[in-house]
Amino acid sequence: MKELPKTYNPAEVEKRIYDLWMEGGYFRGVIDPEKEPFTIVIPPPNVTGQLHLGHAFDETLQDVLIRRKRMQGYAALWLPGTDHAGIATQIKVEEELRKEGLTRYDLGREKFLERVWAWKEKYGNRIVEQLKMLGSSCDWDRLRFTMDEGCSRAVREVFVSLYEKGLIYKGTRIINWCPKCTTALSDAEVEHTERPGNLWYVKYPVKDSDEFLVVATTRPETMLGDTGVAVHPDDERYKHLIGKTAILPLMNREIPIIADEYVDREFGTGCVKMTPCHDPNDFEVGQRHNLEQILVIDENARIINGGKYNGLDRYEARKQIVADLEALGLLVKVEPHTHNVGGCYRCGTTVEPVTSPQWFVKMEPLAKEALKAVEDGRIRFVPERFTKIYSNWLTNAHDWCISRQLWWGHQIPAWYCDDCGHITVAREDPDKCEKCGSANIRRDEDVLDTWFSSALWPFSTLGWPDKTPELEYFYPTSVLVTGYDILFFWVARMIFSGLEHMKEVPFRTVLFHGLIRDAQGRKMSKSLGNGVDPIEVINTYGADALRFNIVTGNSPGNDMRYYPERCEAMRNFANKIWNASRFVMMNLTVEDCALPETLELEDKWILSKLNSLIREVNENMDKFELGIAATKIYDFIWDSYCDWYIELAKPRLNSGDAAAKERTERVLLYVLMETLKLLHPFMPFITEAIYQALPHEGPAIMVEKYPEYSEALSFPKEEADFEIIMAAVRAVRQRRSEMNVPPSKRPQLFIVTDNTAVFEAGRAYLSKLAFAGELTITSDAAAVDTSRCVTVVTNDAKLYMPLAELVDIEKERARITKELEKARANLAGLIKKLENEAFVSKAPEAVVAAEREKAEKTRALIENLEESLKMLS
RNA sequence: GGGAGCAUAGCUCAGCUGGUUAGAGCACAUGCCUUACAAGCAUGGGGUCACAGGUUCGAGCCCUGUUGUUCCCACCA
Repeated sequence: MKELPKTYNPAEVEKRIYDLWMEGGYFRGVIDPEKEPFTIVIPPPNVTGQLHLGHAFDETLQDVLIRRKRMQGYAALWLPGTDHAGIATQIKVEEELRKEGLTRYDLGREKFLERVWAWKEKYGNRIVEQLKMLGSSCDWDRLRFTMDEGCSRAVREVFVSLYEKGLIYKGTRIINWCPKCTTALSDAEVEHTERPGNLWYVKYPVKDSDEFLVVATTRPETMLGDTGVAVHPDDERYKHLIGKTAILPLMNREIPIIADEYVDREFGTGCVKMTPCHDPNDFEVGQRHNLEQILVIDENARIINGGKYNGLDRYEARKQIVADLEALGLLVKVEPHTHNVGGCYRCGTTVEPVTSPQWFVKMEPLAKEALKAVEDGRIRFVPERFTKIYSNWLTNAHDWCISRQLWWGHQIPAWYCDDCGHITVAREDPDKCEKCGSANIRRDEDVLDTWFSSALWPFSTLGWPDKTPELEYFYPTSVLVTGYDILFFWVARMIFSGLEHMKEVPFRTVLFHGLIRDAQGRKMSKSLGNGVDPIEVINTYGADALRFNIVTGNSPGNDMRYYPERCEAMRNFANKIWNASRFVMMNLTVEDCALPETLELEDKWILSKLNSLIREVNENMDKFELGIAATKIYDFIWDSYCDWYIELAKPRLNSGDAAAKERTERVLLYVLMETLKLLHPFMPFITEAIYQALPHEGPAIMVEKYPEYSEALSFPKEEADFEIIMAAVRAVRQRRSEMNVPPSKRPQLFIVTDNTAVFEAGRAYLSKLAFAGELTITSDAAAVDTSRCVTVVTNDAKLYMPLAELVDIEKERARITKELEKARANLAGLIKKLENEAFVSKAPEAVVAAEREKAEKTRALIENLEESLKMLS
């Protein structure tokens, strides 16, 4: 027997246990034709990142799923990796450079990239080590990185093949530009926030006329790039001006007055200034009407092509332009106006819509397939409501801008010919133009959107574009677990990428979880300083407590708040298990986990409860209801096993009957062992630590067989019988508590019941748990002198305790009368229900039967109460 | 402008296909160091399931509307 410390110390256990798993090689996903594969690819955390609670959420759910499947005999593979996180990483390294007074341009591309790789080597492992502290059972031998050789090859292949199919093209379009990160962004990378602003009304004179057009604008500085004014074709106010020319103030440029249906007559003045280079709508209108394009804001958000305003920052220019217009008497009025402003999702800087030559993925054909896969159920979203959000987004998605003006990332495999202008896109680096053969070619400087490589993650990590055995066996993956916040960024793009390149969905099910917020419900963020470091939580409460906290107390897809108190409660739960196990070990003489041949009533009760638990947990987990499953295990361990079964075991262990003691040990051990296995996916460390200290056959609990429901261990009759004893115990305790009788006082207990057999079977427990002295069980009420007794009544028995000094007969009578009234009212309700023809004929049989049984029990209770009342008088 | 989520005990949340008297943790009250655990045990108090209608034998759950709240999407300048 091993001596365990009195409280569970996770810090001491976790490292040792994780090493044990690693040494055993249990995390390895091994191809086995005899087994069914179960695959999860990790949502790759940023290499530069540190573990936060969001990751902890993600990884815990995945670990729970994969550990259970592994135990169930699947060839389980959880494939880990990290993401190069283009902008985020580049910003970090640039910040570091800035401290040295340098910019990336000082270093040049090559040196800068060396620097980023060095950074990656230094910090990239940190997050991996943190994942291990959580207990993640990833196959670390297969650790991947979105910029490793294989993934890069996949990216190259995808780019070239999409280009060849015409699904990638280069074009000059309006894109979102971040002036701080100096790169283009995709639509998904822009976060819109509503901000107060103004609507400025500006007079544009009509050429050769005294008339004016008044335009309304939220961004006056863009007028420098105006190349037209648009009105609605049917707008009577302006019909006569269509085709004429306006004079653009400040720039004194002649611009056409055009008619386009896009204009809303109700908004503003019904006249819209057209800035094709800095507004997506104007761009489109401009294309229809062949308007000139003048770029007036540069990559740093300074004015160009704007005369005297050149070089000014966009907001400074706005101020001056408004002032100048006012001075010229061209500013009609200013109205407050709230509108949506787009910000860069990395740095928050207000993005500038600008026309720019960029690379795009043509979305329509890809989106069509991706929509179908979810609509026809080849991919299932949990919870289902995300299906709608997904469909909505994909249906309206514009082409995906994939080029980024960064250095850290996959450089675009396109070469421009200086001689003929042809673009060569190739799998191998070319040395000449594929069209004219000129050697005067330059590679595109830009890199791809980070999400372009993550989109390939489910197959690039398995070896694609090679036809590897891994790809063959483990693809499609089984479940993808991720936060709903990256549905568009990642999930949708993986789906269309998988369908396009693998001709098969990347995963069968997507399990979405919510965000973890702080105790006030706010998003955790650096600027608020309200972030919680999971590593600190692990150090304080243990990884198992954190995991259990995360899995319980929330439902799929919903956000949850983080409370240290909850972790504490879960730490207490771990301690409870620890101590229950200590108790079992202290009494243990047997060396295997086999059940005894003879089972007592209470043994059958706990085994039957366990069996139901196993069935329910498996059902819940199959439906991804992890929180419900975990809560049920919690309740079973704490209530059924600890508070009842262990207490019941004590008298048997101490009875002096060696055979009885051994039988008890066996049931204690068996139930504990099965429960630990059930719990293992949720609390891997403590369950493994205890397993290793108990008699066991396998090398580790993590490779034990996950419990399954067994008909042979279902004892509904005994379960119900034992509940009768429990009800009696509870009733006695309740009465004693009401009367403040200390546990040391052990009065006689008389039990009058028709069910003497059951009570006889529970004799020992009634004494112990109901603090009874001498115990008399009889079916003959007359045999008991109840005159000076406290009365306790249950459905199945009347119990009497001679506590004369505490008894006030009048009070007793009043109390029982009250109980009686309550029971009668109850019964009346039930009878009414049962006499309702509609209920009896329409409700399911089982429900009606349950109501009947309940009525029977209430009748019995009433009878018992009435008899007790009679005996008191 | 469109869409979604949430509203249940003092607090944070569960409540799976509608079926007893709606649960848990924390907090609270009372009594216990009962030889696994005071990070514990026993017992208890505490809920108009946001509001108003409807469907149903039966509604916290389904439908309609209202209010409050959070979020997502969207090119009205």
